[in-house]
Amino acid sequence: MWTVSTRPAVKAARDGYRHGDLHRALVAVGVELARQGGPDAVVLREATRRVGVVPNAAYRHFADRQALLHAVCSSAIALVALAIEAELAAVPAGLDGVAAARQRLRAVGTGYISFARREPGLFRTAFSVSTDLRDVSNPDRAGATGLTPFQLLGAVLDELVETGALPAERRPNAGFLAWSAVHGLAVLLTEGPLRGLDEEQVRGLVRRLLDMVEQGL
Amino acid sequence: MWTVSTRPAVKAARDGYRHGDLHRALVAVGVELARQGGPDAVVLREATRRVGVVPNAAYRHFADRQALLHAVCSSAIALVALAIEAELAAVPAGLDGVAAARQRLRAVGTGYISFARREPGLFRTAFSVSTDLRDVSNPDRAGATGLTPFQLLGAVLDELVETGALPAERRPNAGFLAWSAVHGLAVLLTEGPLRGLDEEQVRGLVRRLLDMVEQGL
DNA sequence: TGTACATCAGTGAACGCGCGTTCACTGATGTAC
DNA sequence: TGTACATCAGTGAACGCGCGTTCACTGATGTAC
Repeated sequence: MWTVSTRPAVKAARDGYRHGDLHRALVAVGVELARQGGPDAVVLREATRRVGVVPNAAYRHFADRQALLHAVCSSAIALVALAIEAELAAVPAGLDGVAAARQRLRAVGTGYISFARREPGLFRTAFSVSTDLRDVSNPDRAGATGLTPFQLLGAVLDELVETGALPAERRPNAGFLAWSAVHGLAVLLTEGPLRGLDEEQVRGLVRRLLDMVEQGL
Repeated sequence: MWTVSTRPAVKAARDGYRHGDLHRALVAVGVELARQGGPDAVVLREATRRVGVVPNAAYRHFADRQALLHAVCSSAIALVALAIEAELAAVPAGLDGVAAARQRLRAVGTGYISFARREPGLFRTAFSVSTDLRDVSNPDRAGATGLTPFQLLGAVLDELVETGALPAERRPNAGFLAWSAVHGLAVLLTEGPLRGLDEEQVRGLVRRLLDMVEQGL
C-alpha cells in the first residue's frame, strides 16, 4: 500500500512500471489491427507501440509473432461465435420444432455471413492460421455459450435430426457441407467478385444459398 | 548477324544483353514462387533474381510489385480453367443429355477442388487479388477453350437448363451458389480443418457436396 | 508487522535482413535515309 | 546495301524502411522469515 501511495498518479494513469495484463492488452490491440488490415497487419512492433510498451516486452508473453497472431485468430473466431449466437437469439420463439430448427440453421448461416461482411479483416484473420480438426472445439474460440462456431452449427444440425427434419444418416459431415457453402459465399461476397453487391442483392443470394443447403442436405 | 557471331556463346546461353521476353519470364517465375509459397512469396526481387536480371529491370514491364502479382493471379486462374477443362474432357461420351450435363457439372466441381488440393499455393494466389464482376470474363484468366472457370461453370449450367434438368427461373445466380459451395469446401480442405483427410474421405465429401448442389439448385 | 531477497515483467540499445523503389547510366536493336 | 541515329531494355549503385528478434539491464512486486 505504501508503494501505491508513493506513485499514485503514474499508477492510476498506466500502472507505471508494470503493465498489469500485457498479454490480454496485446491480443486486444492485435484484434484491432486485424480488424483494420487483416492478418498481415498484426505486426508485433505496432501492437507493442499501441499498448505503450517497448517492442521486446511482447516476448515475455508470446514466443514470437506467430504466437500472437494465433491468439488473435482465436479471438476472431470467438467473435464469429458471438455473431452467430446473436442471430440465434433473434429467432422468434413459438415456432414448432421443425420450423424452429430450420430457422436456427439459417440463423447460423446469416450470422456467419453478416460477420464476414461487417468485419472482413477479422474474417480473413480467422482463416489465416491453418487449423485442424481439434481446433474446432478449442474453448478459446467459443462465444458466450461456450460453443465454437462449428459447435453451434452442430447443435442446430442435431436439432434438425431430433425433430425429424434431417434423416439421421445424413447427419455425419453435414456440418462441413453447410459450412462449405456458407463460407464460400462469405468469401465471394467479401473478397471475390460479389464484393460490389448491395444489401438487397446479398440478402437474396444468402436466402437462395440457405435454401440450397436446406434442400440439399 | 555480325553481332550474333561475335558473342555466340552468351547469346545462345541467355541472349546476352537483352532478355527477349522478360515480361513473360517474370510472370512464369512468379507463378513458380506462388506455387511454392502462395501470394506473399511473389517477391519482385526474388523473381528477377531467378530470371537472372537486376531487380529494377522488372519496372520496364510492371508498374510495381502489385502489377506483377496481378498478372500471376490471372495465370493461376487460367490454370484453374485448364484443370476444369481436363476434368470435363474426361466425362464419358454417350450419355443422354440430362445425365451428361449433370456429369459435366460435377466435373467442373471436381476439377476446381482437385486443383486446389494439388496446387494450394496457386489456389490461394488466385484469390489473393480482389476481383470484381468484370474479371470473371477476363481472357487472361481463360483456359484452352477461351473460357474462364466461371464461364465454364456457366456453360454447363446452361446445358442443364437446355436439357430441362434445371428450371430456367433457377438459372440466374446459380453459378455463384455452386461456386460458393465448391469454393468453400476447397478452402476447408486446403487451409481449414479438413486438411488432414485422406483421399478416400475427400472423395466422399466432394461427392456429397456435389449432391447437395445438384439437389439444392 | 517489518525486513531481506528472489523473481520476473518491462527497458534500452542494437542487430541484420530483405524488401520495394529511384536514379543516372549504357549499349544493343531496329529504322530512316 | 551501308551508315547515322533514336529508342528503350537492361545495368549498377544506392536509398530508406520497418520488421522480428537478441542481449544485458533494472527495478517493482510479492514471499519467506
